[in-house]
Amino acid sequence: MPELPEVEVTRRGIAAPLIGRRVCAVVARVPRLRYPLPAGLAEQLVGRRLLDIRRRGKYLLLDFGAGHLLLHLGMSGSLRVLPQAASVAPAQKHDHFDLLFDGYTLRLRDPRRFGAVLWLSAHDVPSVEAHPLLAVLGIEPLSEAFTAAWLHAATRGRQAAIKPVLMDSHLVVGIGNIYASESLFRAGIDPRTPAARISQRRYARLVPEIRATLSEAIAAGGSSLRDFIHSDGSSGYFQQQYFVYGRTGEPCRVCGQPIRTLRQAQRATFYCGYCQRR
DNA sequence: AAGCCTACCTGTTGGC
DNA sequence: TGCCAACAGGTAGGCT
Repeated sequence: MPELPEVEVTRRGIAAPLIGRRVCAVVARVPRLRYPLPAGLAEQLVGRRLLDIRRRGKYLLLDFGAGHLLLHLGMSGSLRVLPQAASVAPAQKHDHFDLLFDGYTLRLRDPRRFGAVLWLSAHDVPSVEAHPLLAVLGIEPLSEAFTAAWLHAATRGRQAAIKPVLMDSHLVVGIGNIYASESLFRAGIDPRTPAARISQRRYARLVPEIRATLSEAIAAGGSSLRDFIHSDGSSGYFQQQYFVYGRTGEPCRVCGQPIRTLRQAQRATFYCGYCQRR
């Protein structure tokens, strides 16, 4: 589920109905996710108006003026907006956290509980970006600053394979296991190639493919934005047609050779041995 | 300092 | 059908 496109689609989906509304209650049903849930959150939030929702990497930042509520979806998290009436119904098993607004409820579900809910008080943290979790984040891949020249320079000295390097959020944010494999396929680069050995010319092919892969996924999710307001379980995630991800043994959509799998940094990598070269 | 490993959790899948 | 191991889209933190 949540790589950068899913988080961005989530941001847009919940922003439309919620921005400008005031919080009327906070419900936490578990003591912690990745981190302990903030204490005294209701005192901070009730009566405050949601001013804006921004995204940094895979983090969502809900701006309440007095501070930001930071949300991360981990590996299995999802957010939905329920009509207020539906929120009165009992929460499902993994619905851990609700933010009740006038008229709507924002509900966080996260079976594996790798997600995060943190309160970044404007008093303690004058600049959100200065928060330790955000300060270490790398470049935004959809920003203009993310260029072949930048990536080439940033990967000098990185002997590790390009695929796990692309997934390093301290370098570039938002590229998870799916879109790392997909982008490298589209750029024709073998995922095992040491990052430092890739020429700027080849990065000039990779960077636009990363952008296109992420942008197309956001566009695909955009068509399901309405699903974020729903009382049933259907969240706004979407089925995509992948070139290589999850297609071990199936024919490459370009050359017909079987897609191969390998493990890099304990994660599955999918690639075509013919279309992708070192 | 890069790069590897582990840990945090629960649900699903595939083999026997 | 049941049992068990392996695996799942993230990432901080600890170690070498």
